[in-house]
Amino acid sequence: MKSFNERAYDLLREVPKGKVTTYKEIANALGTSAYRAIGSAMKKNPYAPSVPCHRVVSSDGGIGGFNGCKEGKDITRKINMLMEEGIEFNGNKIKNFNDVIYRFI
DNA sequence: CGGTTGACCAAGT
DNA sequence: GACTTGGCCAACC
Repeated sequence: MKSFNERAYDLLREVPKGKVTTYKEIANALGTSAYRAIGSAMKKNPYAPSVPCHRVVSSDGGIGGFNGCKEGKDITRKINMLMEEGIEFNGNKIKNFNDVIYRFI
């Protein structure tokens, strides 16, 4: 039986490049509502490059947290990475959020 | 087992 | 648009 966070990582690996998901969607896909626990799991994220934690955003299309995966505390880095994947940003929020969101089919 | 914390969410002010 | 409040659930002490 995998831990809650490992299941979150597993789902996150499913997210294709150029797509993003929300903490809420992940929690919902796991059959729970622990949005916050997802964030905590991402923060721990031992599978750093394998699990694209930068592809997880807030339900508002905003960036949410992201400390830069133990690098710096600059959300612009996360935005920059997502832009490289083809995601359009409008300031600190995703422009075409509804087109890049991935709902764990 | 109770209390605190958290990369959250939704609604109200 | 920014801040506050209440609520949700898992992890940690």
